[in-house]
This record gives sequence, structure tokens and C-alpha cells, in this order.
Amino acid sequence: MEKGAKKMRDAAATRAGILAAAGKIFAARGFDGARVEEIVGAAGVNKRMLYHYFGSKEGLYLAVLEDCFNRIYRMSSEELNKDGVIADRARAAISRYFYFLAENPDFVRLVGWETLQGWRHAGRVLPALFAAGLEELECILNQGVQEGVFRPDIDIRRLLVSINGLCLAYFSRLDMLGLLWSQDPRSPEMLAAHLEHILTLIWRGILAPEK
Amino acid sequence: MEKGAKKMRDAAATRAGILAAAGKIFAARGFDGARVEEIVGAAGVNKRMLYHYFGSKEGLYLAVLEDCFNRIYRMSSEELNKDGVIADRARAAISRYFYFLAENPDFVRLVGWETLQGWRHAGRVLPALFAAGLEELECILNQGVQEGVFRPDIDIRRLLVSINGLCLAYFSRLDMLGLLWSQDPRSPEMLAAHLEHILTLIWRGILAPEK
Amino acid sequence: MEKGAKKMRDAAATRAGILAAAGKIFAARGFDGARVEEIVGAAGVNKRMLYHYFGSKEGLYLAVLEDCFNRIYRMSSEELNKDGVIADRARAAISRYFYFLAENPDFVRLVGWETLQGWRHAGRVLPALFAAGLEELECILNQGVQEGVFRPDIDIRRLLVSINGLCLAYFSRLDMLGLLWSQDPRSPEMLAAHLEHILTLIWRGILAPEK
Amino acid sequence: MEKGAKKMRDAAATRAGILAAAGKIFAARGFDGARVEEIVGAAGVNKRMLYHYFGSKEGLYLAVLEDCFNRIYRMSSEELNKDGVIADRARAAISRYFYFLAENPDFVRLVGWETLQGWRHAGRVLPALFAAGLEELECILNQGVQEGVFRPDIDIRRLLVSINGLCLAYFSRLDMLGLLWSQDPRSPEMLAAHLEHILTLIWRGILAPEK
DNA sequence: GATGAATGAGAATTCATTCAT
DNA sequence: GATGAATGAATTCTCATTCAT
Repeated sequence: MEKGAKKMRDAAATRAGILAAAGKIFAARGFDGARVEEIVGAAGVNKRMLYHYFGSKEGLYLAVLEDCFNRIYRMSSEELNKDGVIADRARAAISRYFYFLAENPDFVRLVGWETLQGWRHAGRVLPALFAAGLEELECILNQGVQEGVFRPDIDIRRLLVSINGLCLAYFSRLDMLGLLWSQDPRSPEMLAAHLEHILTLIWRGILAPEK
Repeated sequence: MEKGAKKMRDAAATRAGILAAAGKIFAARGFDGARVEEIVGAAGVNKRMLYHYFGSKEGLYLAVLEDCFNRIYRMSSEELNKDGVIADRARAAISRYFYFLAENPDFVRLVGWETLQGWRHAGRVLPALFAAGLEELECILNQGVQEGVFRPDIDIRRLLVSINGLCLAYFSRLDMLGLLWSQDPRSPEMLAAHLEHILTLIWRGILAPEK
Repeated sequence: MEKGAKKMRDAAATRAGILAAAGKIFAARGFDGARVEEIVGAAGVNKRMLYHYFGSKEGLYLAVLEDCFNRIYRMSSEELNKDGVIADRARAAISRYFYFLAENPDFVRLVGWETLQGWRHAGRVLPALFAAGLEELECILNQGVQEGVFRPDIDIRRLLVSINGLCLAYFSRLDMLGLLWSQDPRSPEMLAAHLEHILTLIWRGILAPEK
Repeated sequence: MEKGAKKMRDAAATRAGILAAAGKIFAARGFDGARVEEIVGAAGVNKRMLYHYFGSKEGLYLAVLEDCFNRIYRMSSEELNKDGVIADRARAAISRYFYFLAENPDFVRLVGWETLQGWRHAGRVLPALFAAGLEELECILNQGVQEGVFRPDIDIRRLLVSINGLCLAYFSRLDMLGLLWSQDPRSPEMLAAHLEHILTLIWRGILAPEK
């Protein structure tokens, strides 16, 4: 008999299991649509555990958000190649964000639900954290403007909203796009093509014309 | 028949009142978050009326969606100046869409909820309708490419997704932007500025370089 | 078929029915011991009605208390014979309180539960109301002291606590007394005898010795 | 055996710790209001211990009651001065009971809860035990009647109920009295004054008039 | 057409208690 | 003897919907 084979009597694992299941389900149905029963069912634990570890459905939801945001936060604070050409670094930052969204569909959806609910659950703190993913990009863009690589007339704030919108527009509508285009928009080729499309749009929009 | 006319008028008014109230509340809280009680309360009618006119909560929600989509559909099928320069016409189409979103925040939110729920309620028919707002733009863009006004290498389908994303990105985050920028993003100036930003981005991205 | 025979579709009656059933059950088991299910079962109504009319278990409990206290308040504000001899009036007031307790065992028990819970549910307002039953007696006693009918050295406040205690002591322990004395302490004879006992005790304690 | 002794000592301490914590909490909230979780938390022990030592929540509650009643029993069976004047001995017995209640607020409250629940938990045995505190007084009073010190027309059984009621009336309402009188009813002066009040009442009520 | 009372199914949450170590 | 994780049975509360008038 393996150690802790069948029933894991492991607090951390149980907690993590609930969190993972909740992440999926909250992402899929939103806070109001999610059912506690379904979450504990998916996690294979007793309902009481949910309340033991997270206090309430909302507590669990908050924990899910926190967990999710921590991931993007970690991503954005990873070491970057500070030596590269400014344009390359901006390109890398956008790509990284794009692929993060591609790999974290739950994050995309949770952000969607929260946005619609006015960040009611997550409060006013998390949106800032949420923006963190693009913060670094803001620095690079600003630097680029100063160096004359980027046009001086662009409003960086609006540009960030737009980059964010361009990326999210794709990942928020994966299902619909799949239907309309009859192709899996999650495939590496499609992802690459769309990123290319976005980068081209941005680049043409901000790159200073060569003299 | 006086009395009959009166009744019918009232009946229509009751129905319309419920629809209007439901539109607001579904937009604000989504299908799961909305409460039948609150809707009838806001409409100032008896709960039974809701079921009389719409059969169920879902029936009402569908009616709300339909109502909303009819509006954008009417907008997109309005007469356009077919004679103008292609670039101007594209510009006008985008602007019109942008201001439609500005003036129909409930539409923006309803689309948001539906998108997250995979168009579960509205079925697979409405997304097409939803795209209608951009359909005309698609024609214009295609024509522009043929005429050599726009670059030949652009993928119109992706471009439409992006234009949509750029516009929605702004209107989906009005509250947050209001906080971050400490300015009312709904003010005419801010709207104009952002539309300008979007148009610039698109234009630089697609306008064929003059020879 | 009688009008409204089987199922009464009568808001006031339903509300009153719930209140009555709740009065009995809260009195019997206290707030924590009472079960919502049992209350609605006893009232013969749907559980939802309880929440419709009273908002919550606690709301219902508060309504029960209020209802109960209103009764004693009404009693204490009834017209009294202001012309009688002071000693007779005091006697009458105590008797009235004694028999009120005898006839309102639920009141006795509810006061008991609330006392133990530090009037948590009823807040700080009701204890004053509760004292109302003895307020009139206080006036009479004070007057009696001034008139020289009662001894001048008695502390009226303490006396009121004691009169209250003497009465409640009997009605709080009816069951036990029934067992110990093998007689029904609720019988008219027993009630009269005990009231006599209390009055004698009080009278000897406070009546000024005749010169 | 060092280790064994240590263990036993710990075991006893654990048991006693649970009992003490439970006493406080049951006294404060009653059986239904008390939470096992809170008790073990207050005792700083593992939940399993509670079940190990007491079997169940009810078992623990019973143990608490027993413990409490043992104290009053011990008190009442202490050696008394059998030689004193009868009036002094009665006085001493009442005072002793009064101060016992003053020093054992948990006892007062537990008796209160049990009284309301019809001694459901403690069964029909304990009420007798509970009366024990006044048993000795009964002897003295009876003796006093025989000796002609006390009036022959008093019903000793009722008198005991009343003495008990007079004492409990004070200690059951400490909080309210504190608020109403703006003085700490637990202070030595207030206690002494109230005891004096009670004794005066009783004395005037039962002392045979001197010839 | 309109009203407001009533309902049953189900949702979140709580609790005393028991395993596995 | 001791620990902390786990559980199933209630318990309070909510919601869309239907009846009786």
C-alpha cells in the first residue's frame, strides 16, 4: 500500500485541490453561477473543508483571485534582458503577456467576470495588481519615447489600454473565433499569427519613422 | 374602442417597463446575479406580469438581448454615404460603432456577460448578429484593400477582432479608467481623444504607404 | 365550502400564525434551541413565509419579544383605581403582576432566556420596557413612603428587584415545584396561597409599624 | 515512575482544563449556544481530547454541572456552629448562600439554563442536589419555628423558594442592575447592602413578635 | 389583465463527531 | 495520550415560479 495512496490526509494538498477546482469552476461560471457543491465534488473533498480552509464561498473566490494574480505578478517580475534594443524588449514584453494569457485561460475569464462586477469581490486593490502585468511594458515604452525609438505623440496610458484590449479581445472570444474561422485559435500557428498581427499593428502605430 | 386602446397601451407599457428594468439589472449583475424580485420592483409591476409576458427569467433575458441587438442591427443598417472616399467611410463606420458603445453601456455589459457564458442564453445565432455592427466595416475594408488604399497584407478578419477589442477595451473598463486617470472617461473630450487614439493606431496599421 | 376554509390565503393570519408558533417554541427551547423547521411546521406554513415576513430567525425572535412585551406594557398602562388606599393599590399592583406571570408562562420563559443572554437579541431597549410592569408599583411605593404608610428606611429599587424575584422565583420553577410538592402549582388555590405568602413577606417588610 | 506521573499529571490537567473552559462557556452561552470548537480553543487542547475524556458534548456538560454542584454541596455540608442562637445560624446560612452565589456566577448561570430547560440534561436527580444549599437552612428554620423564635404560620417550603428567589434575583440580573444603578453590583458594599436588604425582608417576615 | 400570498427545490453554511497517524 | 484532517447530517436561508382571488 502506497503511502497516502487513496485518501490524502494532507492539509496543503486538500487546500490546493479545492483552490484548483474552484479556479476552474469560478472561471467557467463566475461567482454567482458557481455551485459550492460542484466545487467540492470536483475537488473530491467534503464540503466542510471548503469552509474550514476558506471561510466562505466568497473567501474561496478571493483566494482564487489572489492565487491567479500572484501568477501574473511573478511573471511580470521575472528577470528581463535589460541590455537588448528597446524595440526588442517591448516586443518581448508584449509577447510574454500574450502567451501568458494563452496559457492561463482561467485568468482571462476571471478578469472578465471581475471586470463586469466592478471588481466587487477583489476590491480596489487587485486592479492595480492586475495592471502590474503591463507595468514593465510601460517603462520600456516610456524609455523608447525618450530615446526617440517611438513616436513622441503617443499617449502611453491609452496605448497600454489598447495593447491589453488587443490581447484580451482574442482570448476572450476563443470559442467564437473557433467557430467563425473553423480553426483552433489555440494552435501554435494561430497564436503566432495573431501575435504577429497585434505586434504589427502596435509597431506601425508607435515606431518613429526613420529619417 | 377607448377602453381597449387604453388597456393595450398599458399592457405595452407594462411590458416595456419590465424590459427596460430588466435590461438595466441584467446588464449590471448578469443573468445569475439578477433577481426577479429586483426587476419587478424596479419596474413597479407585479411579479406575475413578468411571467405573463416573458414566461420565465430566461425568456425575459432573451427578450432583453434581442431588444439590445435589434438596436445595433438598426444602427448598422442605416443608410451610409456610399460615395465618400473609402478612408472616410471606414473612419465613419468605426466612429459610429465607438459612439454606439459609448451610448449603450448596457449593450457593452450584456455582450460581456454573454461572451463569458459562451453565448449560452443567446444561442449561436446572436453572435453573428453581434458581429453585424462590424459587417459593414468589413465590406469597406475589403474594398479599400482592393482599391489599394489599404495595405494588401492585412488580415481583415483579425483586424475586425482588433478594432472590436480596441473599442470594447475602453468601454469595458470605464470605472477602472475613471479611477486610474482621475477623469471621467465618458466626457466628450475623453471620448473624442480615445477614438482619435484608436483611429490613429488602426490607420497607421493599415493605410498603404504613399508612393 | 366555507370561505377560506382549508388554506387561508391571508397575510395577517399567516404572520400571526408564525408569530404564535414561534412564541411557544422560542419560549420552550430558547433562540439557539429552536428550529426554524419546527416553527413553520407548527404554524403550518411554508418556510419561505417566515423569511418573507420576518427576514430571519433572529428577526422573528425579535418580533416575538416585541409582541410579548407589548402585552405586559398594555397591562401596566391599564386604568387603575387611583382613589384607593395606598396599601390596597400596592397590593393590587403586585397581584396583577403575579397573575400576569401566571397567565403568560411564555413571557416568563422568554424573559429568562433573554436575561441569560444579556438581552443580546432584544438590545438595551427592551429591558426598560420589561421594567415597565413594575414602574407603576414604584410610584405607589414611593407615595406610600411619603404618606408614612410604608417604612422610610426601605430602598425602593431593591424592593422592586425583590418583588420581581419573588414572583419570578415561583413561575420559573413551576415544574420543579410541582414535583417537590406533588401538587399543581398552577391551580387557583396554590396561586392564591403563594401570592398571599409573597404579599405577607413584603407587607411585614415594609409596612410602617403602627404607633 | 517519573514519566507515568508526569503523564498522569498532564492528563489530569488536560481534563481539568477542558472542564474549566467548558464551565465558563456553557455558563455564558448555554448548552445549545456553546460551541465545541470554542471550548477546546479556550482550553488549548485538541478536540479529540474532549471526546476522549467526556465522550460527547453532553457528557462534558454533565461533568460541568456535576463539578459545579459538588462545590455547593461541599459548601453546604461544611461544619456549622451548632451552638449559636437559632436566628444567628439562619442568618449565617443565608449569608453563606448569598456569598456563594456572588462568588460563583457560573453556577448561577448554569442553574438558570438548566431551569429553563427543565433540567433536561441534568436529569431529575440534580435539582435535589441543587436544593441542598438550602437544606440546612430548612432545618434551622424548622427548629426556629419549634423554639418559637420564628412565627408558626410561615410555610417553610414557600419561604425557601422565596429566599432562593431573592438571592438569585440579584445575581441573575447583575448586568442590568449595573446599568440601571450605575454602580457595580459586585462591589463588596453593594453586596453587603443587598444582603442586608434581603435579610431584613426575611426577618421581618418570619421573626415572631416579642411578647 | 392584474395582484400578492404561497411554495418546493436547492443553495450556502454550521456542527458535533470520527479517522488516520 | 495526543493531533489535526476529514466527514455527514442538519440548519438557516434563497430563489424562481405558481395559485387563488
